[in-house]
Amino acid sequence: MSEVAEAAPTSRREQQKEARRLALVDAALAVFSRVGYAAAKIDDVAEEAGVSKGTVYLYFDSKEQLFEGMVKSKMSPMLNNVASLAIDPDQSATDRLKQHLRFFYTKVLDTDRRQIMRLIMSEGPNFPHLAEFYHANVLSRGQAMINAIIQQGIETGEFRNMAGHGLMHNVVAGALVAGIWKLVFDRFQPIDLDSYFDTHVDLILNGLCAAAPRD
Amino acid sequence: MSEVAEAAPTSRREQQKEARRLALVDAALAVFSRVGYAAAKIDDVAEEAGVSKGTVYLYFDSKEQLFEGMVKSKMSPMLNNVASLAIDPDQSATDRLKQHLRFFYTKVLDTDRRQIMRLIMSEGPNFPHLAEFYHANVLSRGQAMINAIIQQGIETGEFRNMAGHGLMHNVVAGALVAGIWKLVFDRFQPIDLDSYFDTHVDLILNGLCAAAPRD
DNA sequence: GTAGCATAACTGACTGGTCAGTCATTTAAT
DNA sequence: ATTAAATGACTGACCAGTCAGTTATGCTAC
Repeated sequence: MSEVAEAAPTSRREQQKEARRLALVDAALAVFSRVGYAAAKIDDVAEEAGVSKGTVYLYFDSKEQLFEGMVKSKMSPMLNNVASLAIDPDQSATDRLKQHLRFFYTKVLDTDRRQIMRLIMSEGPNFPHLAEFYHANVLSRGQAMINAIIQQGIETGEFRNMAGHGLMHNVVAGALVAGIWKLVFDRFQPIDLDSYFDTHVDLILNGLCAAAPRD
Repeated sequence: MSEVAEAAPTSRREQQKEARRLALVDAALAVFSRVGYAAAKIDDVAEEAGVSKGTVYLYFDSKEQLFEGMVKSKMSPMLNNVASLAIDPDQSATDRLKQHLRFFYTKVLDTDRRQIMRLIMSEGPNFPHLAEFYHANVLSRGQAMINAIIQQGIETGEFRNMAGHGLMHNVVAGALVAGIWKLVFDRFQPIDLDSYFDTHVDLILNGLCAAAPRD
């Protein structure tokens, strides 16, 4: 009845279980990315992970929980990385913004994680749980960081004071579009992320910057 | 043997056929938008259009062709509208850019058509035909127009000469993100398209404009 | 008009294949 | 020897696509 045993918290068995869980998560990402949630077959996930279908159900209760569990597993390392960016408070807002955007390009857009981004966009409306979770844990944090940088820039005089709605969205929009483009249209018209990044930063920083006499 | 008859090109019958085809296309958009391609049931499309399942197959050979036909049908009025924008060549590049972006916000983002945009992003990788068609017929035209405006702006001295890769994508990115946001996260954090549009235009025009002394 | 006929449009029960989820049995670890 | 992990054949629900049968439309002759 009582949960006495398990003196060793990381026995060989538990290590293997964890490894298998990760393998399943990787396989799930691969399969769901390839064909989307509805068309993905549990058998395919199992095969990709090198196990049988029954095993999948030892680790996840249902297809839906496999999907949600996969997204959450794949998100958590990103969250830790993001947190590590908040150091070094005495650099300019300009540099901090550049740094954050570069982080996003290299750690999300140029990785498997951009698939997560697309899956959230594709399947989000059918998985309100997940969309909400993603919004609460990823987007709102990212927004807070970008908004803080913009605020800092306004206070230091680097940026002009744009009170408007949706500024933060517009600042990062170029990056999201790059990610989507890579996944959907790159085969017809490829883009180079590095130089795209330069354009993005140039355009946005110039757009934000104070003392730009227009007209 | 010969195809002599059909003197009246728009008989009552043909009109009704066309009306039914449109009803099916509307129903298909509604159902595919709601649940995505794979999870959509032909029976649901039929019910939404007020016909039986068999009838759907009198108008479209397969689910896939229904989907592609729907996307193409829904795109064509937009293409005509876009073409109508190319008039009035002696306004400033700034005004033309504003006008084009406003067009996109009001005629695409704030309409059913944004669903098409999302479906292309979600299902595009599984329908290479469709993604290519969309790229060739919608995106490349849109790009050409925006690029022409930017070029004009550079020549007139309104905009600085940003040679970088992906400038056009970055200019319109804010609008795409607004559309995606509305469809996926608006319920958790709503955005107001009008003031979002103002911010977008302000940021981008300032970013493009010449004589902005940064650093 | 309208009766009769030909053809087009539509219907929905049915089929065959697919796949999420189960569980009795087998295999591996301790 | 005992317990945990893994298997894969099986089931039941679901659904794209079919087709024999039904209904509506238009046409011709009267």
